[in-house]
Amino acid sequence: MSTALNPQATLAAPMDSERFAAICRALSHPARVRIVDHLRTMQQCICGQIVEVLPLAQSTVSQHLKILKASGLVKGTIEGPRTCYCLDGGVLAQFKDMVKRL
Amino acid sequence: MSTALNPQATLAAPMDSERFAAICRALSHPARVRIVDHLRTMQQCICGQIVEVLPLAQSTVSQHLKILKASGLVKGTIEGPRTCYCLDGGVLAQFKDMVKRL
DNA sequence: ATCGTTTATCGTCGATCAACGATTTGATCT
DNA sequence: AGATCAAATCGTTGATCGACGATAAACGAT
Repeated sequence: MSTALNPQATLAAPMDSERFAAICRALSHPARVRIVDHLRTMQQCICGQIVEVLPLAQSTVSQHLKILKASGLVKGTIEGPRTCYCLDGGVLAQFKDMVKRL
Repeated sequence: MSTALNPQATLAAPMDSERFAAICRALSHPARVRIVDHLRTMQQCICGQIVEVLPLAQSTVSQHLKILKASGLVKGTIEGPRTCYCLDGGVLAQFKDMVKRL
């Protein structure tokens, strides 16, 4: 089997259903989708800005951010008293790639 | 609207986070991802064939199929005593499109 | 009409989720 | 040190999920 000749069937690692499902799970809540969307258009932002935009308590938003961070889609860097969140382009690209294969 | 000229920015409907999340939710379980994957490679198949492939009880697989059907990703047509399942290309395409925009 | 096959539904149970208010942690600024 | 602000964590509550066995429903075949 010439693996090189049939990119379609080969490299394409038999999609890790666990990982894919985990990312989908992170995106399985409207609030989290909106957060990702917001992060995409804003480039980056802090928790408080998201709280302003969503009809949810600060603690709830923080929870959602934690879930997104755990999935790898979002990463947060501490900046003084606040945390700056942004999308992880690499993980997002991975996800898009997996979806393409669906 | 020159949607063709600027696909990047397309106001293209401010992605319905509810709908997108709903589809992600359907894909948020490894078993369901595997079912979709199986359906993709098999083109179509019946519940029993999926049960053979997954380490789950028939009732559980049926439940997962019901969830996938509810999301629109999968459609099932009754064929005598059995039901033939297959992916809904349209919904799948919609989903891929939404992901592209992420 | 009864049997066998295939799928859907029911009922249950433990586990996880979503949301909130309250509290704690961490860092900056007086 | 003390005050202040942002963010994370805790603890609780009701709701939903995931899995299963058991049962029902639908259909074709004998």
